[in-house]
Amino acid sequence: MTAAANQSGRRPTTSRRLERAGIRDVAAAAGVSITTVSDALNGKGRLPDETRSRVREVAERLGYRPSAAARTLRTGRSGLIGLTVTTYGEEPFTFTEFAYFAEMARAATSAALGRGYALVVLPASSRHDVWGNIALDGTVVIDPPDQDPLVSELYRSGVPVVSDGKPGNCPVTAWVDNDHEAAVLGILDHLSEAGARRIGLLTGTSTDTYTRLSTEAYLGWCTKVGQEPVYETYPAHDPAAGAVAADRLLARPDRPDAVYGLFDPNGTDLLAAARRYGLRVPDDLLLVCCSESDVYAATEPPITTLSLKPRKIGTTVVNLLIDAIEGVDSGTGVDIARLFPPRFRTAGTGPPPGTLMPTELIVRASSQRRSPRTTVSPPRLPGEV
Amino acid sequence: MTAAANQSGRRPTTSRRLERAGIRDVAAAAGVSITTVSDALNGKGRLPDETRSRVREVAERLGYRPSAAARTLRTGRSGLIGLTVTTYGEEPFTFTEFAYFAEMARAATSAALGRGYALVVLPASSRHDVWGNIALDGTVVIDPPDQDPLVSELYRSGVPVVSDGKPGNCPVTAWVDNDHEAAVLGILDHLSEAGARRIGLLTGTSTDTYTRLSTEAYLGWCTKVGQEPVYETYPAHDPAAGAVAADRLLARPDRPDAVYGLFDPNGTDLLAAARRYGLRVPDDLLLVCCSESDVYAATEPPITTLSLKPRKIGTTVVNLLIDAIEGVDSGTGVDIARLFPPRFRTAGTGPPPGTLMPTELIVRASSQRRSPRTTVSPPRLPGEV
DNA sequence: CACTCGTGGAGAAACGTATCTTCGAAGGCT
DNA sequence: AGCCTTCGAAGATACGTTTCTCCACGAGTG
Repeated sequence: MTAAANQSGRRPTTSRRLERAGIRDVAAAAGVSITTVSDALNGKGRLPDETRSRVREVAERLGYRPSAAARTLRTGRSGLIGLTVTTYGEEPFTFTEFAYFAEMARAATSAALGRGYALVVLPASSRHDVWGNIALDGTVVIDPPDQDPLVSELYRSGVPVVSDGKPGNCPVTAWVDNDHEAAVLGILDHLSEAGARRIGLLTGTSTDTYTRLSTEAYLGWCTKVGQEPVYETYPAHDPAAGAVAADRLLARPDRPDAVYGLFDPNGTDLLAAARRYGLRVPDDLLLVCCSESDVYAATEPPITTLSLKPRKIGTTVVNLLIDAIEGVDSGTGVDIARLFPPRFRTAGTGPPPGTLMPTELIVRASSQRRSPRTTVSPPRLPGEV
Repeated sequence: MTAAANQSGRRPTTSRRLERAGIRDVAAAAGVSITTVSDALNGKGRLPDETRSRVREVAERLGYRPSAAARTLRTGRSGLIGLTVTTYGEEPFTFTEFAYFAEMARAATSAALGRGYALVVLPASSRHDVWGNIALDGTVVIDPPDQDPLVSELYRSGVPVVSDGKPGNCPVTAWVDNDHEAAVLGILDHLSEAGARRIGLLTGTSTDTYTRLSTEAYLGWCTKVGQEPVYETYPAHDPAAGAVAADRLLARPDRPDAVYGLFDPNGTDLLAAARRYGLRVPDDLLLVCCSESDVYAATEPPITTLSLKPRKIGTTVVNLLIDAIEGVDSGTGVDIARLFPPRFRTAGTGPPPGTLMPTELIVRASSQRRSPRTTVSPPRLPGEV
């Protein structure tokens, strides 16, 4: 046993396994105190550059790697951010099946890494109580339902939460969402301008914000314009049900001459259904669907899609979350006000600050009549607006 | 200040913030020791059920949540698994762009969660030194290059590593891969049986295992069968380059009458190129590509694809990793032998245990001549096997 | 009666870091 | 000559668990 080994203090037990060098070992080897090592390596304290570099060199030589666990315990920061999906909850772990989530998650991961954080994907409900076992600095929740117990729990734990999707009644720190109402109205106007007389909607049965807001916007537009609503609903997580619903919609006696589908696969489903009924797109049926997939650029005909810009959303959500994490220690939530420029916030301190991101309508052949036919074929059905 | 507050010991400072209840508080409130609380909550030690339930109840009442950081520090287990991509390294963070990775990552996440672990996605190289800041119990590395410094570093740190893709010369604990050679040979045979006389290959310029093994298998088959190799290479991460390469391949004077494309988008690229040259598929050109996308079921004509079964791979990789984490404490790597059934292991203790997963060829119209022409056109080339 | 033995539980030592406080010494100033 | 300031660095504590060791005690046993 050398003098150096004795000098390192503790370690009464026989040297275990392959001892990973700790900060103590570095201190002993460099002939300085633990404090000095910590300060030298973290760029804190006041030390002459000479000491700093010497300590760094010794640490390097010993292959010293600070213990993330110890640092987390001490500082209360883990550098970890949770990403949660709540929607379509029954499913074991759908998630990246939807292009929107995949894109959003990728952007979020990237943004987090760019700021020194790592992202860990967690299901809203996990049997194995994974949640409590992981030290999270904050969490991104996708489309939390009203009174989400998970969000409440996180709030109680003092973990900042930013949601993708305007929260119904959850104590989130901030939220980001698309302006779904504006998006739907924009599409309906677009279809009207293209000559649609009766616009149908393919929507979902679930109660998430996206489905609800979009459907409400559609219904509101209908009453405003005086059109009888024509829509079919189906459980959005079931692809087979989507095809059936598309079929139902086009089989109705009051068949629409334009359809907007709220979910990704609706485009191909509607196209197939139209074919089955001998309807030409866009001549007999105008089509738009919400999708992030670029396969719709290559369908016959190409289909107009609405992009929710998941990458922008993912990036923004993560940045807001990290701002909250780094800006305010924990608890009070007061300082957050200073973090967000006014344009990001709704008024007062009541509702959490939220920001609406624009969507993008990618216009393709399916929602445009070939020739400006509006002059050739005037409306035939009576009672239309 | 109540007696209970005094009894809790420490806490000399004025009660800070909103004190999260610690194990000490629970012990004080239940009138037992810290040890008893820990044992009761974790189902260890020998305690009468009455004490156990009482402690649990008190903990529940106080809203006690054990600190993940402290637990990690003490036990050396974080419940976190890293998932890394090294391939196509320059790209900022490609990753889920490829269907294979997306599927694999999803399956891996799911498998990890099923066993109580969470998955965190990390880039092989990150500026912000995210790696050292996170306590990882193990890491899945996708297709590590020879002498991967990251893997070496992890090995030195004692972190188990399981790789997707047979490692060239890396100290991994175990690995999983497809039998790429068998897959390629199977496809070449399949195309031969369908009547192909000269089979071309569309491959990549990068040196990852998949590209290398597949190309070697093709070249080996060529010399064995006596066919002159006909192939084009391009940087796999560049979609535009793929289309150009497909075009080059079909523009050659020794144009192949069948092509296998190693990468996902090759199918559509080759189809488009064939159209440009007036080649009918499958009549003039047989087509197969490696892809996890089901869009190839709907192309005109549908294209035969090879699936690498990323979900099976992801699941297997994670399970092997967790077996390694839980089976052996760290370092020695001896006990691992007991963990893996013999069929999973290569002989001896030299090379790390690896397992080859089968691929699946999904045969569609693009690789089958319409009529059973095999009887009509018998093999004409001499020297075939 | 002295003894083992099992039961129920307490004490205290880590785990490895960050940081608050203190302290000596070496100037610079009046 | 005495005092204040700054520099450089050490000491000690806290973060919140888990777990190893040990103790007290009552009951069975020879």
